[in-house]
Amino acid sequence: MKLAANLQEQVASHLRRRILSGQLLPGTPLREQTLAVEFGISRGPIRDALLHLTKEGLLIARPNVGVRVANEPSGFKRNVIVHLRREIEASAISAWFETKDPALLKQLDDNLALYKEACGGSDLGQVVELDMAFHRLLVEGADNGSLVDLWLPIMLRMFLRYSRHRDLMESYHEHAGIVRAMHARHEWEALEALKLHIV
Amino acid sequence: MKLAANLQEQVASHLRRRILSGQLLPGTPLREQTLAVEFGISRGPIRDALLHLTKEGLLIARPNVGVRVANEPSGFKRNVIVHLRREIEASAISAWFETKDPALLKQLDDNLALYKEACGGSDLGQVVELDMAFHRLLVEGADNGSLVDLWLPIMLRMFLRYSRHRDLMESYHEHAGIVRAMHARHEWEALEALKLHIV
DNA sequence: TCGAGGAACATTGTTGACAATTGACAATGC
DNA sequence: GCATTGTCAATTGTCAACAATGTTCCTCGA
Repeated sequence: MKLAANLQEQVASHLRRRILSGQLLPGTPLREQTLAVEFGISRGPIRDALLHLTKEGLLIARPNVGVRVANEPSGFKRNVIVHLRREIEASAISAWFETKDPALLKQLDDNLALYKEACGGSDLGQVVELDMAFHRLLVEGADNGSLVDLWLPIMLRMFLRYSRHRDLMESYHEHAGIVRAMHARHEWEALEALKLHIV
Repeated sequence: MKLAANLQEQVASHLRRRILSGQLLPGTPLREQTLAVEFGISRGPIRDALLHLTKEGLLIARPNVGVRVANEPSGFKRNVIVHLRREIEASAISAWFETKDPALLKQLDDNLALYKEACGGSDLGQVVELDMAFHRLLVEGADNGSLVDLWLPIMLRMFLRYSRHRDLMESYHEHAGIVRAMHARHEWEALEALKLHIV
């Protein structure tokens, strides 16, 4: 996985995974002191991590009261999010077709293999992780990865309802379809597959 | 202005204004200890504020090294940002045309008056503040303001180059054009004016 | 001259203690 | 009975000291 040097990142990664995999349901409050004991560290890095996740949209904070896991976005908001993700990821794919760097294809192929396996298994956290990694690879490929920080909070908000509304194997085939179109150098087909995949 | 109860927010607001108004140029490093002395408080709230602004895209952080004011987005990234802002704000305006709540028009009119005045003056910080407030009103009007947290970081990244590339009075007239179309209940015209305004 | 090592410094990361705020509930007055 | 006020526990906000890390610059040897 990722080896974060500082505690703040470790805590944030851990909590992020627990939220996205559905282990922490919307509305669940997170107490700084409780988490500090749980992780065996002080409240400082916990605070930083919670602030991090709040800005990513996974938590909502009320001053002097605390944070809790954010609710799924409303239908209206989710619809906007879908369009934003499409815009970002489509731009990234179009940018890739300018260079057609084979390194990215290699990474996507590797991810696909792992993803297929994970979708068959039972570790939902792993599935989420790989799904996210797939799209992250796409976004990172464009313009030196400058879009990632823009894309991540949008992506995360959408994944708040990941666990409960997904046919995993179908999702895998959609990923595979995108990569196939990229291999075949069919830009329009790749963009169309992406658009149909993000809903 | 806004009266934040906690120091963290006060510091964040203050620094945000200084960055957006161009007093703090891209690349400028911000030291926790220096700011703590400057504000007369300890490093704790400063840390929180810097983390805040980092997640908003105004600062970039390197672990164990510190933060500095972010650079303007690349041409490629800026183009994506433009499309994202259009998507969000257009959605918000379309949502308003479902209800046509006159309260929003009143607020926009008030903002326009202040904005016109500020564009004539010399306080660039004030101009930025009011320009941002205008668009924030639009976004807040839709779906109980659920889009604001999505919109803000996108907006802020775009405003990193605000000070150096704007004809203020023209900007005012564009705002006025949008509001005029809303008063006249011409949705298409409002959306078109918005699209032309966000570039 | 140039690069490797390393000491000194500046800066961020972490910690535990204390202060301020909140929300719930009991006591009070009408 | 009902609103108001006081009190208390839980929680976040703030602080100052200490630890760990990164940077700078100097020395030393080839």
